[in-house]
Amino acid sequence: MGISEAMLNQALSQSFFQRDTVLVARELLGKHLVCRMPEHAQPIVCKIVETEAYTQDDPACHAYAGPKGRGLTLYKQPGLSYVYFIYGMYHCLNVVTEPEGRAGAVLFRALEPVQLPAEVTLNTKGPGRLCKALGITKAEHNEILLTEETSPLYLMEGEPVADDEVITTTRIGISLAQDYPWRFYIPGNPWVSIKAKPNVISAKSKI
DNA sequence: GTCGCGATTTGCT
DNA sequence: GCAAATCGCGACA
Repeated sequence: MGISEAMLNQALSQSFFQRDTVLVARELLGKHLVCRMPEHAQPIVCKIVETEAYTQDDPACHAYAGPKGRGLTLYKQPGLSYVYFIYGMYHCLNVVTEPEGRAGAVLFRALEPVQLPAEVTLNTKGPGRLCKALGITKAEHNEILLTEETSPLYLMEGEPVADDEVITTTRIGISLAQDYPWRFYIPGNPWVSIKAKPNVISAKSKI
């Protein structure tokens, strides 16, 4: 089962992102990320299997200090990408949420490749690895609209994920606001990053 | 399997 | 100057 052209031409609208950040993070699970890479004729399609939410009032959020510096991007229009460079070697991909003027973002932590060119393999398990695999950089992919099919990177509908099929835990790799239950993932999916032992807040799924 | 550590740049103090 | 929304590797169990 491939991804049809009709599906590829239906990017998620700005209104999807112009909502509560935690809700958007949860609802992005199962959605598809489309990536047009210069070296491949066919677009690469990946399913989102793990996300984290970051909000304006969240000490761990880059926008916590206010609309200045790199956090300024998070106050801009919903649906915009936010790519930052970390640990001297990795990029992380986010999408801006909430109405313009209020900050919020969802970090993409893991993807499952669902449509790849032949003989291509990607390691999209982890926020740094997925950016490396898809060639996402701050220079080329920061502050681009993920709501436009013409973008090198955009979001579209995917496979619905029921509320009771989602695991909620604390976030990975941060020292501030460690107790916020704002990480979401699809249980049992082999592409979910494991690392550390997050505090599982809810796991209604029948594994 | 888990644990600890170092790499290497950016941006804010 | 230093901590960071990470990862790969080697040691050990």
